[in-house]
Amino acid sequence: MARTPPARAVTLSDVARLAGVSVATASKALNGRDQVKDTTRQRVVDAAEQLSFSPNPIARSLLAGRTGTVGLLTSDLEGRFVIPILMGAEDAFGAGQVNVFLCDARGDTIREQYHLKALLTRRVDGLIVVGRQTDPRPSLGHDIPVPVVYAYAPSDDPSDLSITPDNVHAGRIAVEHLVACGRTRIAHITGEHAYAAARDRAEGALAALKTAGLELVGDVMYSDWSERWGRDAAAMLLTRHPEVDAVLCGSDQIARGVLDTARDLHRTVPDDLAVMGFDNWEVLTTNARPELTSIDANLKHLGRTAAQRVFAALDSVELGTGTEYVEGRLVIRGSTVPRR
Amino acid sequence: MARTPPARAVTLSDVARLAGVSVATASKALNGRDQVKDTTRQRVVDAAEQLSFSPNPIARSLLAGRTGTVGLLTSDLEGRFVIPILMGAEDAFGAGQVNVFLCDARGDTIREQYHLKALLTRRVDGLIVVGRQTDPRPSLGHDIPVPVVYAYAPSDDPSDLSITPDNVHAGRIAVEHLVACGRTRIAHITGEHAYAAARDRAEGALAALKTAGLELVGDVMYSDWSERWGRDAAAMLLTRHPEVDAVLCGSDQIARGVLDTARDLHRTVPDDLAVMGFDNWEVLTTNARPELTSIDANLKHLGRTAAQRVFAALDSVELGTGTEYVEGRLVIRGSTVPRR
DNA sequence: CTGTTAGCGCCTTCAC
DNA sequence: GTGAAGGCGCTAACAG
Repeated sequence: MARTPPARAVTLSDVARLAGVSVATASKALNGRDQVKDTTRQRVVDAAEQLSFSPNPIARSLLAGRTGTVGLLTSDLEGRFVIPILMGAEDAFGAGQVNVFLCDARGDTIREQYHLKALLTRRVDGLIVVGRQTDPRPSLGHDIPVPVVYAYAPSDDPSDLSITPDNVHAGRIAVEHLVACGRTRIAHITGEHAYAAARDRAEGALAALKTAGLELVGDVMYSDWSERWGRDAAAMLLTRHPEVDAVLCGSDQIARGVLDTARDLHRTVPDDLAVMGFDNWEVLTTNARPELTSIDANLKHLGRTAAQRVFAALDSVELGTGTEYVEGRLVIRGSTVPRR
Repeated sequence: MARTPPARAVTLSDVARLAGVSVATASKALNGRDQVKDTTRQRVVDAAEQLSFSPNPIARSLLAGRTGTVGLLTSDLEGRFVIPILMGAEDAFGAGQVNVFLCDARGDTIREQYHLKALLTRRVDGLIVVGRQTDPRPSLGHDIPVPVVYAYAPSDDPSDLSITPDNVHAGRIAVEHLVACGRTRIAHITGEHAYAAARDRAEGALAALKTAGLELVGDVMYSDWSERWGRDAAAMLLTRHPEVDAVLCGSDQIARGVLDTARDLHRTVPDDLAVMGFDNWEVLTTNARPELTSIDANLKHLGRTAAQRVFAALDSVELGTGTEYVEGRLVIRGSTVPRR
């Protein structure tokens, strides 16, 4: 806090002058090149310290052709799935001296192209494309001169690298948990059939039921991802199939709706009826009555993984291809297991 | 899709060569300098088109000292207030050829300093600092060589420029709405007293009540921002003050809790009891029974405004000082006005 | 009007 | 070991 920094940014030649050497020597000294006498190096380092010099990355990248930046191209910042992924990625890159350009295409292909072009013009070293659904999305193609990783929404081109949640696995461990709790008459209320997430979770759930020698009560009930649908569907279900002892819900929102209806119909949760959701959206799960068991998709981890793949590819490690699946984890709360 | 782009990025000299002119002339032609013959300019433009040339912003900013980037320094990406602000800012900048570096300090001062330094090293042209509460936060100080705007959380230094929601106004229009609905026995259940947002909204609410010649039923009930508190507080309130005909809640979450308890106690909303919240968090408001009236803080607009201030300051317009307040707007739904 | 020269800040040969 | 020179891609100032 002693001195106010100079208006003009301090450059390498300022350091060199103060240390009484040439810029070339100063550069070598600061970059750890081993053709410089130790005492000289120390003089340069001290000078740099004193002027609180930090090399201009602009100049550096002009020469190196690398910018130390990556683009994060999201299709949608509204959705709650993108944010944790973004956090994970930002976190992973931040540790590695890489900074992240954020671009939000707001679900618009035109805007996506526009941002893509802007990012490439800025010479980002890599790209993460984050979608809002787990359904495959159009590939950006292969004439992009930097590594690209697709997160959450996989690319429809298998020669791209994509990282996406393993929803089949998620559905399976959900049912396994309910079965482990002693439930045998399990129903499934979920979101839009148009979403791969809904279909995949249902697939996993049905597979786990089969393994356990059980059958789903009624059909999988698809509609939308809302509390409202949860309420309505539960009313239908509990009227037609009062024997149900567990409802697996396609999202925490749906589960909240089911809990409301269960309460209206005087079914006690979890003793009489177990309820669980997906996504582990804490605002919804921890404030529910009782608190809601859910499957967390580990999205932060997904974002971090995507970042690491890009990061590795920067050091010319070959970027893989195909789709990598991230498994979710079970978070048990009072809606499936009685709490004391 | 005819030709694959060259591995090496095309440079201005490629264009110049193709057009048969010098780089300098090519530069002038493409930048609209008026010392170029029209036919020459056309030749250059055509050549650029043909090679799909886009100038290297790295080189350009090395020369200009401006990078066309700004830093978005958030204290927290978890919170639901930061995201809309971020969207607004990204949107406003995107239109102006400016790209945004996203840095998340995750509530940690050390990390904030680290990111700040990284952003300045990258020579961002401006900075937006987004906080997670409306309480004043420590200023980053004045030895930052670029314009800084504080969004949501204002700076504690009045000579900085801050943009923050007008929560007093929000509290006022909320009560005015309830009064306009014919309510006279209004209570207020809100979040932590430690939050300026809670105190400011209460202040505005009390002022509006006074103007209307009314008094609050009971005291302002402060605790935390959760549904759970909404449920518990409503139970207390409706037992001790059954005459209450409206509950103003400090957040949509609290309001959801109040709605639940009202239902448990067989109070009909809105006929018997009006309920409203703040924040207009759509997942909560539009799925409530009935849908929840709320005050929207216009955070996207806040973000956009912050971006515009920075943007203006880039063109050497003097950055203002002090705190600018953004007013919220009333969003009426079925929890205060009967729907037919 | 157009081309030559110089330089933004840095790093890497290549002489000395 | 060290320094001088050249160049990354671009633009501004000057000559022609």
